[in-house]
Amino acid sequence: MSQLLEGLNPAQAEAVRHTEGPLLIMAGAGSGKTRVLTCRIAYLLEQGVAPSSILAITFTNKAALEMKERVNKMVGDMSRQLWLSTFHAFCARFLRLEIESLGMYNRNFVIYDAGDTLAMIKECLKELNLDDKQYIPRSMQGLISNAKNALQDAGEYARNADNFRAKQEAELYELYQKKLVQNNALDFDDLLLLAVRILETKPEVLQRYQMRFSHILIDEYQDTNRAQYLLAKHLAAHHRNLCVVGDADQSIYGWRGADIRNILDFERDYPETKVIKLEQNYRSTEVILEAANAVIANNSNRKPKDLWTDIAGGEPITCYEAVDERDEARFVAESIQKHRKDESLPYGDMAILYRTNSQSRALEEGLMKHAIPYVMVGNVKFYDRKEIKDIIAYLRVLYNPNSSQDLLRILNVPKRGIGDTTVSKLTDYATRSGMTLFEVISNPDLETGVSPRARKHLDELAGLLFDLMGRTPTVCTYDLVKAVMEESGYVAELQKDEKGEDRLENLQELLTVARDFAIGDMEDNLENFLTRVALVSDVDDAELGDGRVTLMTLHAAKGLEFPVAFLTGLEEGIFPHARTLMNEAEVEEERRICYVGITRAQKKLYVSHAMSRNIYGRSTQFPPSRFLQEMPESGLDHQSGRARFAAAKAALPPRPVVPLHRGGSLGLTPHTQARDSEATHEVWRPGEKAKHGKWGVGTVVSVSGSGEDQTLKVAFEGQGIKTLAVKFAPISKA
DNA sequence: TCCCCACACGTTTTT
DNA sequence: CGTGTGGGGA
Repeated sequence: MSQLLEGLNPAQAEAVRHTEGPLLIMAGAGSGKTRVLTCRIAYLLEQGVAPSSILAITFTNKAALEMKERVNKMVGDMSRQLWLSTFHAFCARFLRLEIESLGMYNRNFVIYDAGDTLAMIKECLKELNLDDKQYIPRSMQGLISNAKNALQDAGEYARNADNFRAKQEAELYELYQKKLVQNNALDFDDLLLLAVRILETKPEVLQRYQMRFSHILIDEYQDTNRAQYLLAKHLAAHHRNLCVVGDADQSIYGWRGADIRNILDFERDYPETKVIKLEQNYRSTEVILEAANAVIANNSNRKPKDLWTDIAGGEPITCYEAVDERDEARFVAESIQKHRKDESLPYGDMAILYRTNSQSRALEEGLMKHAIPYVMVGNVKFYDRKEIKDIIAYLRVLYNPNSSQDLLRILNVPKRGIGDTTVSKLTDYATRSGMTLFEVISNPDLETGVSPRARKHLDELAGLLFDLMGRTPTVCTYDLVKAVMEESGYVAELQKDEKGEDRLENLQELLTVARDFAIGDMEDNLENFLTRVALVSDVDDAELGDGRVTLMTLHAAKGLEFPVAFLTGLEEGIFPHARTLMNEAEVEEERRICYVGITRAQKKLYVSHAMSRNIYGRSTQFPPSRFLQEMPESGLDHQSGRARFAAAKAALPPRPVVPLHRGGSLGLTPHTQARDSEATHEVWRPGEKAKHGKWGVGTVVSVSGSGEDQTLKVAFEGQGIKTLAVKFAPISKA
């Protein structure tokens, strides 16, 4: 009898032992899912399955890494031969080996991220003379992404286009795709789409992989889209040992093409499926679980499931009615301090969750006022920073000179006298001749019409690139990245600029990433580095906990747990979000997001709503969220900020409430007020010190406007001059 | 090439 | 209110 099964509950043990045939594990929040998956992999290995025959897919790199580590602890180095990665990383690996069978790409393709492809879409719109007001680039990006996730190529999109607009969109899609191919580049969706296409059109490839992977595991199955669904289906078709794990109640990425039916209909796809439900929750108290169960029970399109726990009772859920978002933030901050003082709870054990990023501002200010250390996850992305993208662009050109998109980006970065005129001459020539941009710039004899001066600069650039390319196969990634930064003149340019400090630091950080990469289990070469950089987000290596309170959106919180969690902004129009209120299916997804939020809390949950909230500079009233009403009253402890507000208000002279003419565009017509609750404005003079909630103390440089509309220009040390409206900005005299 | 202003817009985003 | 963008001017 395997030791692996010790300590597992009967359902978990069964899920581990059931190794043959399709298996659906319906794993509720906190039911020990990761443990089951890792034990299952270890068990398979123990049963003699070769590690290279096991394919395990997760949705995040973080989950993949965690699972790798845990399996490694159980079985040792054998784990290194497992195919354990995200869908996208698996596809990238697969495509490096198999993409040339399509005859359209070579194996050294590069992967473009959302920013890269958005830029490309804008170019396409220009070339097609399409108005970017009517064909909004972001929407077009979403449209193409959705089409790809549904496995629709440009041709099929065109065939389905039955109106003018759809035909224009089809043309855009076609041009966009053409450009990707020319650049020998794939977008995220292509990784999945092309992998599926190869499996569907190359029987010999399909057979090889079908035979190879005898056991396939897929985590977070509720979030798979059509392409991912097909990928799993094709790969598993021979052995049929497909084990999927998921929780339909935690499906919150419907808007990204995730199809909840993939999990709901699994038994129909595989009639011999064994279904195992993991319903015992090891994370939260009974009070918290009852609230979660009660809320999710309001969704009609779901299979009934009830999480239970043997952690009876627990702290009641505190429901706070805040006056406004600042009051809410103050309440959260004070509660955090209380936990810290009374129970010596570390800051890292507490998290503040919200529906939309814009809510974070007030919360941050509240934390700062109380000197509470915090981390915000997923706001500014490391790999989205200009300087990082620039260096990556260099690296991608070295790896794949066909990537004109990248070459274009670095042509004059750092500035080297290659202006717009030169660039358009070069691209025109490339288009006319059918040559790649790289071929054009690296061939001085072509009649491109660029000035001799520019030509000289181009020769230097081409020389640099050839030189670096020559070294690429022999140097380690760290040295290559460093060489790019320095020899391109990039670092020198930043050093000249006194505002270049932060950027230089970020480049240093990129070097650290390159150095750490060499230590990892992938071979240290440019190909692997670029693939990794393209597919890894910085949420993955964000140090959570670590003595700081965590602030994040509910989406980012999925899969995490905290002893104490604050669920903020529970208002109709915020959460559920106003944009979903017209559509019952979308409200159900909001409810699942709420379910995810509630189940993050282990010991104590706070929920809060604000009676009034400043949105887009206007005070707006939203009623409490329906989700609050759906929580059982018996588990709630109500508190309110009204009393405090009334006391503050009594000190001020009364004034009438003046409704605005302009109605709400937010779906439920919130009532807006013209006046802020604090109408007494201080008189500011240049030279005075001002204290700001976010930027600290600064000096007033200039004052303009009068009364309510007075604005200040304030210089904050190290942060530049900010323009602030006295009426709204969180400032006071210091 | 940069800077300033007017104007529009404003969910979530594992890869 | 904030941010991003595009036009116009220096």
